[in-house]
Amino acid sequence: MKAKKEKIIFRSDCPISSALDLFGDKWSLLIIRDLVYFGERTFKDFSGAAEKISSARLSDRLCKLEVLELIIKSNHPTNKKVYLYTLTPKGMDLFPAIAEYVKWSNKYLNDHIAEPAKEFAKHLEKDREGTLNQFMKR
Amino acid sequence: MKAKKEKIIFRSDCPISSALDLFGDKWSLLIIRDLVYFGERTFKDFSGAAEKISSARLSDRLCKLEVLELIIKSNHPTNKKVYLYTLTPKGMDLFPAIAEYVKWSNKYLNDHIAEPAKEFAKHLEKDREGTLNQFMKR
DNA sequence: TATTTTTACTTTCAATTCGAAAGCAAATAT
DNA sequence: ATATTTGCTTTCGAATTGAAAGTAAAAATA
Repeated sequence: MKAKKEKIIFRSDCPISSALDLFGDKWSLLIIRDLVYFGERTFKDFSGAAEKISSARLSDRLCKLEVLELIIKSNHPTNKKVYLYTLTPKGMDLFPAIAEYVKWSNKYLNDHIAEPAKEFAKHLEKDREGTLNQFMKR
Repeated sequence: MKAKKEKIIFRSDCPISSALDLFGDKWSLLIIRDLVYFGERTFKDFSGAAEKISSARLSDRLCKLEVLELIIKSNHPTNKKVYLYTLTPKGMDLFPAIAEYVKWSNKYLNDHIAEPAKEFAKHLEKDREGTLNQFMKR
């Protein structure tokens, strides 16, 4: 509830700094990542990710991303206390940027990266357009 | 000097979270941005950017980026107290990710973005490969 | 040559942000 | 009817940040 009240202050009219002002923290893109990969997630699902975000931080980031209209929060069809988070097209459009991070890390952090991610990076290198479209169209 | 001692802790073996662990703050990519655009910069040059980074933060980030081998610090050819910062290929390879931020912001933050950046975004939309190569080859 | 200015930082410190842990209310499962 | 699960919120000490002032050495100026 606290996150909703804040307003974002842009440091300049640069598109890069402005993007960073919106989601240039250590967690936002990881939430987007999970949603790109899994389609929809619950609070508990996000909490279960390997990076171990704290519940306070997760709650805060979900609020912010919802206010930014990068994600949508909706009710679970049968369980009243579970919420489902999904991406908006605006949120999904961050995927190309995320994919570039994958490519960069695969090239320079290769021995530290999980095997499935390396596979994904290979697909991206071979056919960027096709690989992106495969996810984007969902 | 302080930044050099720290070692980076990766939260997971995910390429995206790992990239964010390295340069997922509000300033690092802006330093890279300036270097992509201008080729080389001095401490004072960076300080002059619109986002007004504090000197303590700038000093810290330059150290970190140098340790990560994303940038190189070298002497000015004639002025002994000025240093020149330039990109390594590893640093330059972050440009595609930055370019995706430009595209995203141009699409969703358009009325807030500076005119020259909009032009650049148009070029990227029309011919991504060519536009990237134009900068990368320098 | 002496003095002033410039540059690249470092230091200090108050404020913001953070993570870890505990707490909580409502819904669900038992 | 009771226990558990879920999605948060609260608390609090620690880490990070920005703003401002300070510094030392080199360079420009007088």
